Amino acid sequence: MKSEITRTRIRVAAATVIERDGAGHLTLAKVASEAGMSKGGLLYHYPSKHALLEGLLDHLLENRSALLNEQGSEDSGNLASLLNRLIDADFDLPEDERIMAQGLIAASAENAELIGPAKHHVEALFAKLGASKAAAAPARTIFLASQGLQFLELLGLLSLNTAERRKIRRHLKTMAQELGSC
Amino acid sequence: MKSEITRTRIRVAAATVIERDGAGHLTLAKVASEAGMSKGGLLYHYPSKHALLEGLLDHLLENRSALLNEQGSEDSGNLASLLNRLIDADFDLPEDERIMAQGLIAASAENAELIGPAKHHVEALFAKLGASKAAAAPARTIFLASQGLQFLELLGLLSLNTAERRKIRRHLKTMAQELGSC
DNA sequence: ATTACTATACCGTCCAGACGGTTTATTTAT
DNA sequence: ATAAATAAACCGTCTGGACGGTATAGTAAT
Repeated sequence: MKSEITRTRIRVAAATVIERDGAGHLTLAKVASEAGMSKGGLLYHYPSKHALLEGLLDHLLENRSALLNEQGSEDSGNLASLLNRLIDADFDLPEDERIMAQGLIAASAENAELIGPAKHHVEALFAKLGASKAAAAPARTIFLASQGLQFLELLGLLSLNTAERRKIRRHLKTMAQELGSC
Repeated sequence: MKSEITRTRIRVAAATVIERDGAGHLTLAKVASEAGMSKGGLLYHYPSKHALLEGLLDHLLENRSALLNEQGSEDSGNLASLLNRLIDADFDLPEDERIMAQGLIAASAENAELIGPAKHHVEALFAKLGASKAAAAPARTIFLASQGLQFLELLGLLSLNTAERRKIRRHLKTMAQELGSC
């Protein structure tokens, strides 16, 4: 029953290696060492590198899907509330998960088909945001901006201080609110 | 003087390999073969893999910077026109360059310091968009949305048909215009 | 004579995965 | 309660292959 704890440790270790050394330098030996474990032990839990990356992405997607489907039951069909949850999900990502998002890059570098599930998730989301014809473009824009910031930060192309970050977050939330009221 | 033509051929070949096999499977042998050239010939032009990636990014950045600094001389200080050019640069990227943008992923996977120049470019741009305090957040949002779409497409997380793509582009341009008039 | 290559062979390193063992719970039998 | 059996968790080593980079010798055009 200790397995899931250990697997989490392994995923965090993998993310740490990716962040430190780059997605192209992710090796099982490094992950094992970072997790304080032998390579054999690592392979016991994730029988291949492919499986490890799959595990990383599954975990990421699970968390995100959970955040989206958690409905306060009242306003769950509401577009504004969906956008709100999306923005929060992006901006409030805990440090561990944020680092782990680098797994996306690693997965994309390693094997394009690994991101299939994530693609499905994104496209479903995008479709949902386009459901209301009038609000489609602005809703999608808000989503894209939020994602854009995450990607720029992820790739190390932009680093903002908390104040600037908050300003953008506020603005996105305001836009979402205004959308709901029209 | 044939060198630059050949180097372009090599860069396109590298981008093709990245798109086909993933950034993590970019090897010098594959690039040479894709470019219809021997490995020795490739290394004659780019003496290392690092240099090749550097060349890819340099080329990308060069094009982007050119697009941004081309001022119609009249309205070049204008925020709306800057955003317009940014959006056009993102959406009108020719197929070659679009594929080549995958080099960003490869570079990030290979060596984080490779993206230093790109980071500088993005941050300078971001600062410029924040110059006018009142319009900072909306201007940055437009930029982020445009970038967000490019990244989602780049990673294969989203594929839009031209109509949907155009709708978003229109909306971003409208937002930029409205910004200019207030 | 220099530039721009081709072709081939080679070296050192790195790495994924396989394998065989060992220790640590957990369960079952007595 | 205790011993035996079993399964889960983990260790360390080995191997085969891939890859980056170097070296060498030669060709062709300018």
